[in-house]
Amino acid sequence: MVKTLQTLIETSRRQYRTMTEMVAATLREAIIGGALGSGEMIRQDQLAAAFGVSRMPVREALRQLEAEGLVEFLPHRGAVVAELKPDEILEMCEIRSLLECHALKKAVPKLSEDVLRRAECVLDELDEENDVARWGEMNQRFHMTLYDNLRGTRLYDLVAAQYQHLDRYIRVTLTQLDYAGKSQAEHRMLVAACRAGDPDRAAEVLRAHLAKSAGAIAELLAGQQALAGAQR
Amino acid sequence: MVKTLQTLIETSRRQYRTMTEMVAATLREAIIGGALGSGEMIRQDQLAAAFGVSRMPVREALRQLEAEGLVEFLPHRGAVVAELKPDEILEMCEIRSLLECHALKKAVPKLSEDVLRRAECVLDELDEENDVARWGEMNQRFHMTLYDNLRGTRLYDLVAAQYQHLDRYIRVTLTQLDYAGKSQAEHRMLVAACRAGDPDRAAEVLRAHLAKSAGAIAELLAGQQALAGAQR
DNA sequence: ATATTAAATATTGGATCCAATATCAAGGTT
DNA sequence: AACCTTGATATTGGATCCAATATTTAATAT
Repeated sequence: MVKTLQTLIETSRRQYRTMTEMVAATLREAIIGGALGSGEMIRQDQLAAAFGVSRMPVREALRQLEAEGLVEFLPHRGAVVAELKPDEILEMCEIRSLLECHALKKAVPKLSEDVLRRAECVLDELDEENDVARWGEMNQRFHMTLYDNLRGTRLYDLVAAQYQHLDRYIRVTLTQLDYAGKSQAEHRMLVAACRAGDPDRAAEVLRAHLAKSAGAIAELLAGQQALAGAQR
Repeated sequence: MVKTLQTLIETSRRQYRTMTEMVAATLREAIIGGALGSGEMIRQDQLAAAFGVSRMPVREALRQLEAEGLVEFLPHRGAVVAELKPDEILEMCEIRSLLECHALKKAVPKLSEDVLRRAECVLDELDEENDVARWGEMNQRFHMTLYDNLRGTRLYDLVAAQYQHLDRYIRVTLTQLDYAGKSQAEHRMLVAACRAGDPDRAAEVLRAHLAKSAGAIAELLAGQQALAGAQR
């Protein structure tokens, strides 16, 4: 059947309709996933060679990531992966809490049993997951599942954006902190609160959960800073 | 003195260190200011000619604006100024309220008399201002002045970003609605509440103010939609 | 006459090329 | 010996050129 090949090409084309899109998506993943570390210099032609394209799609992609706050341009010097100061990380936790609690309050009344079960499914997978890199991704998927009703809204996108920015730090945190186990209990509680159907109570559980998570991150950052100070 | 020329060059260079930056800033202003209307097609070479540069800086700038959500790329067809649906506008009002109330609560305890006076100064200017286009800009400046302490934080940037997105719609609203006069009274109340130093009360005043503003916008949008429906 | 297909045109996406600038190094001068 | 200046090198910013694709128009067939 000719259609299969055609379909395959179409789908792979639709995935990334243009090189710029492809490069942007890949770089975004690379930065969030930690393949490109904070403050790391980005050499355009090097990346272009790696992707097998010219520097142009790379440049356009980098401009997008700049607007997203993931990279920073130093004119005539190059682009670097944006560095977040500890203060900013904690601030983002705060913003995240604000946005997500609001999102949850809006989502809870519309939550279907189907979505709740899907969220629990993710939690079950999380229980089995040992790879730290994947844990962050699935943690995000769990939380975003609860906001599934809001898909397509600005709020949903904003929450997702905050997640992406925080994720690479959360990931690092998780490698050092044994936070995964503890947070699972809170996740279960969160689902229970959602199922109960009380938006305010659910939001409160979420707030507590995120506060605890932020506290863990703060603790880790303080430790890192003390370490950095000692090295000087 | 050679320094003066040097300084002049430096400053004009620092303003826009690169063509891309210049084009991006100008286009951003153009879209927010309404010079480029919603849904309007953007022709790259046409813009390039207008700026007196090649298409390249334009392309890079457009990519940035795409990431900022101000324009949308249709592959191989071109870029259009992003269109906001009425739902999205109202949603952004909601998000704006959420973020700004939070910001205000954080800012109030740190508010100095100096900042308050500066805010009142802006209000005085607003009283005199009759040009609708400038009114939106100054309205923004008034509100942002109250968050001046937060300058440099993610929250501040986020609030500012929401403002920009909403501004072009607010501007349109103001031309039809006689909202300016009424909102000034609320602005004065807001400053008073801030001076009183009670974060929660100030936030409540702000919430009411923004809710009223959102209501006015909603009303206008409903009218427009009814009109559009009648034309069909 | 209308619909479908094919070709022409216009516009974007991507590659290559050139210019501007920043960094680094070396040499000279104080 | 240290600092400043000048030049060499590498890398980005910008321009031009070519290819890919979408739209539109015209022509042909039903």
